[in-house]
Amino acid sequence: MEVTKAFAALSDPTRLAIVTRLAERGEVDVMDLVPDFPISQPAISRHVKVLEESGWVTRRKVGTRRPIRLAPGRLDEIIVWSGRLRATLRANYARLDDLLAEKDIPE
Amino acid sequence: MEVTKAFAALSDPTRLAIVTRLAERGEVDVMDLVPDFPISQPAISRHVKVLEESGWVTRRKVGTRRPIRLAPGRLDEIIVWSGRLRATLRANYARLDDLLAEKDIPE
DNA sequence: AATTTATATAACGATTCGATTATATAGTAT
DNA sequence: ATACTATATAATCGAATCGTTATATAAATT
Repeated sequence: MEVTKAFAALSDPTRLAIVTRLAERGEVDVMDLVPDFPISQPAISRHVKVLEESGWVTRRKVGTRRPIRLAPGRLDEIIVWSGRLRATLRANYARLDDLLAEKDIPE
Repeated sequence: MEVTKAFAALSDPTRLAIVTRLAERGEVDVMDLVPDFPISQPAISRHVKVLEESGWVTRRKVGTRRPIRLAPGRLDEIIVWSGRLRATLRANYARLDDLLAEKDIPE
């Protein structure tokens, strides 16, 4: 399954924060992120690489800087996935209620 | 950040599949899952525990069986999070386009 | 050419993860 | 009481993750 990789990339607070910041600011250099996190520059670079490899982020080259921005495909994927799951859940909700009414026993 | 835990729980293909199946079937016993995955019963039990601890799943007690079902809160959380992120992204999209038009240099 | 700046990579260690097998527990049925 | 069924827990192990410091690279500046 492919969406698991999108989720795995967001399972780290630093990476989630980077994604959030990119949505807010559009584009940032990797070094701009460093002072805002309590970890080293190589650690930030590694997180950015994970985000890039998982399809969350694209990188450009501008002189010696490497500005990154969100690639929207992953977000769309999650929105579609979660929307479908909720639709499925709702479609089966009445049936589930029947089951529970019939045999629910509290722990 | 709290949503990272919801994502972490779905970063494993087995757990994602369990969540999907729960949306489809409403409620299943832990042992019903076992034959459908190429891993052992204890491994399934562990995954279910992770899903429970991360708030994706609730468990009942019916005799010796432990039927589980989705707790919808986590899904709602992801839908809200992703919707907000997309809104933020769109709000900043025009500004991002300006930036790129001005200084975009392909790698 | 030498230095500085921005970033990436390498080597390492601690921790976490996901799997296994073996065993425990708690209901149910005999 | 005994045995069977459904599930959980424990011990262990190898792989992956996340951090660090040290070093490499590549473009910009002097």
